[in-house]
Amino acid sequence: MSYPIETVRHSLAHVMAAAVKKLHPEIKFAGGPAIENGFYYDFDTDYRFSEEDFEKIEREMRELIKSNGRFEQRIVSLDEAKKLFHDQPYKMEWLNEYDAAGEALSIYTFRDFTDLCRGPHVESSKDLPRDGFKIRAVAGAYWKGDSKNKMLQRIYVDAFASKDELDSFLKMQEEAAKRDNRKLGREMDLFHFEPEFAPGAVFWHDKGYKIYRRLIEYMRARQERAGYVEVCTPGVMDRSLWETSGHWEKYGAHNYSGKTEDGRMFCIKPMNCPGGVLIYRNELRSYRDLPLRMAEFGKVNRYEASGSLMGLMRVREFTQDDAHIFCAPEQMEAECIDTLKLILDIYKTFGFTDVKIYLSTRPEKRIGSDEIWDLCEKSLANALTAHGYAFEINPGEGAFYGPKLEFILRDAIGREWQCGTIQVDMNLPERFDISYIGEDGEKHRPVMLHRALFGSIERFMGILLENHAGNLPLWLSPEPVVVVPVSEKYREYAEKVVADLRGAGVYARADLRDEKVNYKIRELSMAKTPIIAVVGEKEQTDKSVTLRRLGVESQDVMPLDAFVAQMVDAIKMPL
RNA sequence: GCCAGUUUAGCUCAGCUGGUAGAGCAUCUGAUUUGUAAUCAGAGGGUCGUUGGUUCAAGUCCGACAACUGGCACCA
Repeated sequence: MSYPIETVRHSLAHVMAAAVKKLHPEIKFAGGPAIENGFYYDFDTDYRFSEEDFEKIEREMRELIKSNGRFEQRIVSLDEAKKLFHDQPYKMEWLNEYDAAGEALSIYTFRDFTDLCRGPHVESSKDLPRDGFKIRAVAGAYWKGDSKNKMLQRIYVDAFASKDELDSFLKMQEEAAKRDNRKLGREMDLFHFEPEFAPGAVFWHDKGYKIYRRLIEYMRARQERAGYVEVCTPGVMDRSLWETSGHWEKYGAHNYSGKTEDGRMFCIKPMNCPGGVLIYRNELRSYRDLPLRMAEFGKVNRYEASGSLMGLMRVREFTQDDAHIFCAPEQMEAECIDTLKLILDIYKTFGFTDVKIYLSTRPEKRIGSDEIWDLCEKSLANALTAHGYAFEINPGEGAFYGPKLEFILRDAIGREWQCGTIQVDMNLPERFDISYIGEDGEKHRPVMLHRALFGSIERFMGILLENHAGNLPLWLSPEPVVVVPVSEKYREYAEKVVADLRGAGVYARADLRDEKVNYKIRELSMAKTPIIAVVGEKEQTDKSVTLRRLGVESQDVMPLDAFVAQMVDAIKMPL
């Protein structure tokens, strides 16, 4: 009998729990669901699991599977359940909750291990693969996901229906690790980090910064076409600004701030919004000005928790492709839809078609009335459904000042990262008391939308690099062409080729080092150079170039003029 | 921030049970003038993350701190 893979994974989680119980009888069990690519189980014990335990646990699991144990379900009364789990505090907490919610208490027994569990499970462990799983890691995880609770030990396991599937998964993960943004950053000479001097901050090298600027240039062009204006606001402002905005209270500890000689408290901006609001507020606005779409490529600094930093994906200093849309309430939904379309269209030009969308709704700690939350959440949901976009609700994950849409992209190994976002803000307009004069001559409060498409240039570039394995499209490539003369006799011609390209606005350079062509080809290929133009006697005489494109073994010969013209076209932004 | 692991040359990594550091690539110098994924030879380069401790002796053992990696929490 074959079962859905989730059932297999979940059953394996019970097998692991049984195995761990055998090895550590005193252990307390929390819970162990199936997840993407496998499962985990959370345990609580003074014993510290480490990699050395993995093999032991796996061996024990195989033994248990071999024994063809059955998974027996029973529905029990609260009293019986309490008796069963009296020495299992985490299970006790669950069963009280289930009972309070009026749920039947279902238990499953496999060998010596009885778990409070809804199932479903396989019938017998003979339905489980003996070699389709492998323990991946042990990690800390808070009980019920709350950092106020005790940290448990979570054992992650990759699990598939067969060894072949597991092996191909592991192989894929291994391949994906080669596309890690940190690795590519080094290999392609794009950026580096200085953990000693600036943990979580990027040092952009020439080539990396070329990509970075290109991304901004592209976004700027798209925004101008979409009716945005662009502003630039100060990076350091008086702390009172953040107190007014309400961010100091909530995020004060994550800000960089300091006192100046005159005793004022300044703060390095952690977000751009108040700056934009001050520009809005600088003059009397009319309903005719709305919607006012105000973009800013703002560099922000946030003191992120040390454990959250991760290559380009999570940094402490980054540039947002931020914008604030000031609009009348009745314009809000249309603005959301336009922004949504813009985001997805731009993602498509970067090759991202599989974009997950979350609608994050009101959190517990929030400001604003429930009526306004209703309205804002509804407009976002309407914008999505009216245009047929699938999305998931992320309950309670909204910002304290309003609900938000999150646009999620995945990195090389499948982790999800929020990139784009659209957020409705009912806080700042109020706090900064901004208004516009309506048709009726009266003051009205505008609605403010925050939106970012890339989110952070840093993170977006990380995702982009990983998804393309460093092989960027020509228009984004920092060095689309490198010219390689076959010997020093052809340096002059190589430099002419470079001059022609640069003259036409195509960045190129010549590799004039005293090395063999083979050597240069290898090195340039590893640095992901898209096009290598080799020139020698023949090319010099014919005024041509011989081209080798990344990942393509065959070469083609082209007149230099035609090549330059082709490149001019190839590096154009896909607007 | 929390849990676990890691930290040796610019990069990738070796260094067994403690006896004062190695390789390949890169760099520099010389030779070579190269036709599509590594030309040959030589040289230089490390207070072994920082800091305490144990020891006659610490890269190696113990502690603290920092950074990084994988998770958890957080993510305006």
